[in-house]
Amino acid sequence: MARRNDHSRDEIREMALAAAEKIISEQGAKGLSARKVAAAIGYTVGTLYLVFDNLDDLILQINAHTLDQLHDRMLEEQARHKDPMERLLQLGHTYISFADEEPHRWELIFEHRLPEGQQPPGWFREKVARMFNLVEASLEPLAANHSPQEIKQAAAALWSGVHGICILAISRQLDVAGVESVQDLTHSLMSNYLKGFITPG
Amino acid sequence: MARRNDHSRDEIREMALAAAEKIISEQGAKGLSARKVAAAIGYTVGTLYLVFDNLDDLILQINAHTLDQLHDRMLEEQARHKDPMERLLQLGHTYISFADEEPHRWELIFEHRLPEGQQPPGWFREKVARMFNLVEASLEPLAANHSPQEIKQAAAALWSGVHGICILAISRQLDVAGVESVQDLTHSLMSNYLKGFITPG
DNA sequence: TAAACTAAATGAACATCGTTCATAATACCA
DNA sequence: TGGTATTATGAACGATGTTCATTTAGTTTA
Repeated sequence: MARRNDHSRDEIREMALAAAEKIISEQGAKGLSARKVAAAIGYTVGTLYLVFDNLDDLILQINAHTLDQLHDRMLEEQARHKDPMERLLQLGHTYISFADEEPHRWELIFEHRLPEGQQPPGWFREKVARMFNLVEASLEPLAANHSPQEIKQAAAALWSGVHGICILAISRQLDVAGVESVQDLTHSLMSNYLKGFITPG
Repeated sequence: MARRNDHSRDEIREMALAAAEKIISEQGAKGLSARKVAAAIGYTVGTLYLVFDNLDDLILQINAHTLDQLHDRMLEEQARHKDPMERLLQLGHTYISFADEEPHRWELIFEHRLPEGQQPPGWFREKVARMFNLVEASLEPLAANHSPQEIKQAAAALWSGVHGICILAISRQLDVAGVESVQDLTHSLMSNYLKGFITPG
């Protein structure tokens, strides 16, 4: 069987991405294989390589999609709050919630390593930057007395902090620290940092 | 060739761990394979399985060794400072420095995932807990007005934060945030959080 | 010393992996 | 209807983790 013309290249691409995301969600990165994805969409391995450069490329595109979803969700939640401080805290909670709901897909974004020396493409880095800018923009109205440079650093610190909580929570390493509520911990991190950052002196 | 008696089981174990650590340091987790380790110590694959349950077991023992080294280094640096605040900040910087010097081995500790449902053994979790306790103990003299529970949470927040900076720095994702000095960022995170945490009201 | 026993190390075997590409099969066009 | 262009295949390659019957050599016994 060849030359079926059942689906366009783009359709196959979408089907493969959807199937791969399902596998990742359910079994994690280790469960993914080219043959499994191919079987799930009713094609063979070779076909996948007509649509993706290789598995790294496939994973990069899954990650792009996940980043888009996370960003959309953050925007939605942002619209729900007017108070600047609440908006910022909400960003952290949304980040945590998303990671909690989709641990495998969220992990894949930061776990996946390209071959030695290879960098993620520009469009991918922009998606990460776009998310970071959301934090920066939310922080601005709270830190009128700080320089743009200081605000950038504070935003980076906040993002890093929340990110670290996510990682340790997912790998269940916060258990040993006696943490019972990840959301409480996130709130503590952000509010105390902001208190210290905003308070003069 | 069989029954050489060149080395004891323990010697083979140590040789294999050393060889595996070298591979990890140089090529990262992806570069590791049972056959490579075996070849490096002059034995064959089968022999490795007389000494380790499987590759997960090997990696777990590498991680244990890395955690020991990190803990030792933290203790050393702790002894260098008397001022409580300086001691705490030093812990963060040591954590970052170690991750910077041994990125692949440091990453492996938190990247490595056991098969679905399987937990790391107790002795491993204790090594993580021991490191966390160092943070908690250093924080205590600075937070006399807080409950033990609050101190525990603050220690978890600080550790998570520094950990997040490490991860994002290693995966070069802080570049998009315009961070030029990781150590400065760490200092900002810790000192501002502590300021907010300690300051009454 | 020779034979028997025991422990150590091997390496072929199996299933799976990512990736490639000559080949086959179909759709399209003249 | 015949020829051409495109699409999908699946066998093949080298590498992976893991197992285990077999071989080898040290140790003990007769």
